[in-house]
Order: sequence, then structure tokens, then C-alpha cells
Amino acid sequence: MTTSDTETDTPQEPRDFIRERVRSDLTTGTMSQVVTRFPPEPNGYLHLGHAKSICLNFGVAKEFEGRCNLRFDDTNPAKEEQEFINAISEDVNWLGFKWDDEPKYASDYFDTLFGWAEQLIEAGKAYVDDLTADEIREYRGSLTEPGRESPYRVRSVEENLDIFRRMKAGEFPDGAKVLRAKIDMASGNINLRDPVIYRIVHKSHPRTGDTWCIYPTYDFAHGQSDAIEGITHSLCTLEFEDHRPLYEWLIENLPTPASPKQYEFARLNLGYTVLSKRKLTQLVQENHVNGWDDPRMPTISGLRRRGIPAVTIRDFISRLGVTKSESIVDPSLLDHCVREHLNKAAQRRMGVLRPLKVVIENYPEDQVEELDAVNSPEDEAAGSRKVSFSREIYIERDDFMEDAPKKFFRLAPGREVRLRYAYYVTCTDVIKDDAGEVVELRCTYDPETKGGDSPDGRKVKGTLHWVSAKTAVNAEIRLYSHLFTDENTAKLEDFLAAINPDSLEVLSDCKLEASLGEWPVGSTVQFERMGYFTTDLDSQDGALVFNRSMALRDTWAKIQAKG
RNA sequence: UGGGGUGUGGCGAAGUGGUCUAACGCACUGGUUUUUGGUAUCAGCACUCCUAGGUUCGAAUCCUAGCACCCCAGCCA
Repeated sequence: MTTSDTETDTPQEPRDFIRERVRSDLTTGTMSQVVTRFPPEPNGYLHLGHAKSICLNFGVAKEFEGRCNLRFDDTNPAKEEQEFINAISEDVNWLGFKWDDEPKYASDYFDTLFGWAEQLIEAGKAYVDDLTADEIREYRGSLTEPGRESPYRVRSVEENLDIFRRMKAGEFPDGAKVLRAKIDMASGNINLRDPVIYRIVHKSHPRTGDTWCIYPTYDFAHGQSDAIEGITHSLCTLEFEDHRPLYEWLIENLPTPASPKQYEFARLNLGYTVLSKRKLTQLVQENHVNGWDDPRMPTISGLRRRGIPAVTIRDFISRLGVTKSESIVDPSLLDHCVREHLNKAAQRRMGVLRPLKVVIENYPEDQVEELDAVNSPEDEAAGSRKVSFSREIYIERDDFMEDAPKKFFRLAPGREVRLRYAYYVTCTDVIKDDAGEVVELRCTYDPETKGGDSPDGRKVKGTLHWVSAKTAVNAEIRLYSHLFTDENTAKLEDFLAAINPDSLEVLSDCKLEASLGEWPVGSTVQFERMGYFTTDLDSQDGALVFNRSMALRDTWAKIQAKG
């Protein structure tokens, strides 16, 4: 069961260089209001890297009482789809952010952009180039050598205007011509070597259909869209630093209604996963995972399906900070945020993932008791429930060891443990199959210890969760772990080779206490001692499916690992 | 041999010349509590801030020179 999201973003002081800048712009009166935007390209699903940008852009706007637009950067119909537009909108919403008015689209400004391109031509600052893509690359020079000017660079304004309009009219095939800004072929910054600003793409656009066959490039659309929307602080990732001079050149040379400024911050990298749209797309298309919302994916939809609450994602992002230094964040920080929240928010139940049958020999055959169990030690208001106890129960296989070391506080031959909320039991016999596999335990219980306390004050070290065989409901439980075996997937030559073969484990014969039989889809519960689990959308009446959202910290596993 | 960035503990990240023998969080280690080996709680964890010089009474913070790493040669964003 989940509680409502608690708002964590209260107005804060400094925090990072961007907020510092915004605050100073506001206090010096450089601008009266902050306006930001989150500008995804609709060519894939949103992931945690985007969450960082979303929290930054929407967060800054909210903290400084400004606005933030959701704007789709839909300038390349070859890659973009309506499905992604819908998914992105849903994810931003789910993360808890509201944009101003309707979502915006770069394609809303195609007419304006075209007019500005014409004006650039008229000013002699843009020209149509007939060079092929290969030739343009050749002419561009290299990182260390200047480029050469295209022979078409000297075309007259009239000719340029005429051809550009005919490009728009559809007279030329893809790639035949491009419009380039006339800047400086010798610049050390390659983005300034006459960048292409319009290209011919005969492709239907998800929003504008077939009305256009030429499309502005990112550089010619992004900053201009910012200006049209009155964006004050255009926040993007580090790889666009080189584009800032071009961003500024275009703003200066175009009659834009405003002069937004671009600021760059380091993108988020997370250990043991990939946060690159290209790689995530590949995982989906090549079926290495089961879709964009596979719970192993670092996508917003994947995390949602796994049962990670939106608040915890916001909390996680807020702890990261915003800087210009590249880093790889340890996923255990996200784990911590999730546990911290769920510990307070999730009710407790008992569920046995790998059942081992236990028969309590001195417990009457037909007796059934309804025992009181607390729903949440963290929230008294959550109340209590009854759990059914009987002669035959299931316990976790890992809670029994035949040759148990001293440090093992659970069940072993001759040892006594507490069954949570029930009785003390002592293991008297171990039953094995022909293969020597333990298939059943025999125990005796102490009737004096009902509820889990011993009147004679004798202590037991271990407390086990259990489920009555008579009333147990069956469920499938899916366990997830890191999608990759390497922390730094960016360094890998072949990232697919590092996919963790054990990232998904499906347990099909789990036994849950009866109260879980009608658990609502998408709700999260803690199975005591095991972790937090959320019903998957595959779950149906009589065929429950739970995702393990997050395991509990496991000190015993650590002790074991140490040997 | 070009241009743009970044370098503070295992991972993030404060720090903007003295209060730095360097915050905070995660991770890790040890103790206490405990009917979840969960939670909570206490304690420990960088004589040092990429390196080397220099300026200064005083530097992680200023200067100089190196070194390392990242990004850029899509008609992708």
C-alpha cells in the first residue's frame, strides 16, 4: 500500500551553480521571472538521466516561482513518433510535474523558423550548398585543420532565396541541397564551420504531416524555440557546450523576441546500467529486455512498473547535485532512497518466496487460530490484521540449515526459533527425498508462547516469517538485479556482452498470506524480512504477480559472503 | 599540432584566501536497541583537496607550468 507523495521540494538556498545564477539574475533584476523548459526529442522513452533534467528545469521554475514548459524537440521526422510523445508526457506527469499550458513543439514554430532562415539569407549570412554530405564532411576539415569554403558559398542572395524556396516546395530529393549558416570555415570550433541549418527530408511528420519536406536542424530550432517561448535559462548537458557560440550567434543574427542564455551541466551516469537512449533502444529492439517498461530498465516507465515511487526518484535526484564534472553515481543511493520511503509508507505482510513445508507435530490437526499481526511498525494508524495459523505452514528455505554455523540464528535441527506473531517452534526432524534434498521439516511448538513471547523469559535469536498452508495464496514473484555486470558500461567496447544473465529471476510457487489475495495492482507491500513488492500489471485474480521493487538490507547475507 | 570542459575520501558533493588537522549524503566498519539479522541510534572512516613550483603572516581556494580524463569533424539531438 502506498501513501501519497510527500512534497520534498521546498524553496532552497544556493544548492548548485545554476540556481546560484538564477538567483543572481533575479536579484540583480537582469530578469523578472525565470522560465525554463524540458526539451525531449520524442524518439524514445524517458530514463533517469532525463529525470535529472526534469527535476532541474521544473524544480528551478517552481522554487523561483517561474514557469517551465514541456517542449518536444521534434525536428527530425525520420526518428520521431507519436508513441514517444505520449509516453514522455505520461512520465513527466507521473514524476509529479506540471507544465505551463499545453505541451509545446518545435514544430509549432516551423513557419517562423523558415522566415528567419530567409532573413538570414537576405542578410548574406546563409547559403544553399549543393555539396553532398560526404563532400561537406571533407570540406569541413578536421579537428586540427581548418575547413575549406564550399564553392557554393558565394551564391547571390536572390539565387539562395530562390533555391531555398524551391527546396521547401519539394523540388529536390533528400540530401540534394542544404541551407548553411555562413560563419567561419576556419574556426577552431567545428560547429561554427558553416553549420547546416536546414535539410531536405521527405518524410511525414507526426504533427505537421506532409506540409514540410525541409526541416531545421537542432541548432537552428532549439535556441530559436527557446527565444520564442521566452526561456530565460536554457539548461542542457555538457556535450552542447561547443554549441553555445552557435546558439549565441543565431540569437544575435536573428530578430528573436528574447535572448535566452544556455547553461550546461553534467549528465547523469548510473553504475551497472546504461543511460543512453541509443543503447536503451537497442536493448528493446533486440529483445534483450521485455520492452521499454521492463522493470530492469532505468526508464521512468520501467521504474514505475517495478514499483519505485516517484517521490523516491525526485529525492534521489535532489541528492545528486548539479555540477559540471562527469560522474558515475552508485545505484545504492537510489536503493537507499527507495527503502527510506517505503519503510514508512508500505504495510507489512508475510510472504514466502521459496517455500519449505513445516509440520508442527504437536499442534492439533484441525485447529486454526487467527493471530494478531501489526500492519506497520512505523505507522500505528495502519492498524492490525489477523493471520491464520495451522498445523502445516511454509517457511523460507533459506531459514533452515541442516549444519548450521553458530552465527546462524534461524531454524536447524534441535534449534528453537520464533514464528512471527505465532509461537516458538523447535525443529525435531528433517525429511529428505531420494536425492537427499530437504523436503519437509517436523517441529514441535510451545503453546505457552502464543503471540511470540515466552512467559518464562527464554529468548530466541531468530524470528521467521511463515504462511499457513491451509490459507496460503499462490503467486509468481519476479526478482530483479543489475542489468549489467559492469559498473562502468560506458567504457565497454561491447556493452551487450556485459548484460547480467541473472538480472531476472522468476519464482512461480510463492506462498503469500491470505490478505494479499486481493492486493490492488501497482500497490507496494513489504514482505517481512524479504523486501518491498509491487503487483505487476500482469497480475490477475487468482494469478498474482509481484515485482520485487527493492530488497531489504540483508546483514546475514553480508556475514555469509564474508565466510 | 585545433576548440571546449573537468579534476576534493570507495561513490556523489559542499567549500568563492583565515572559523578547513575539509560539511553533508551513500557505501563501508564496529557498538546499542529490536517479535523483520529490517528500522532507529551511537561511533569510526581525507594531517589532505590531480602534480610541481610560486604569491601570502596564512591557499582546496590566487598565479605559473605540467599531468590525467571527457566532449566535438551527423544533412542526430
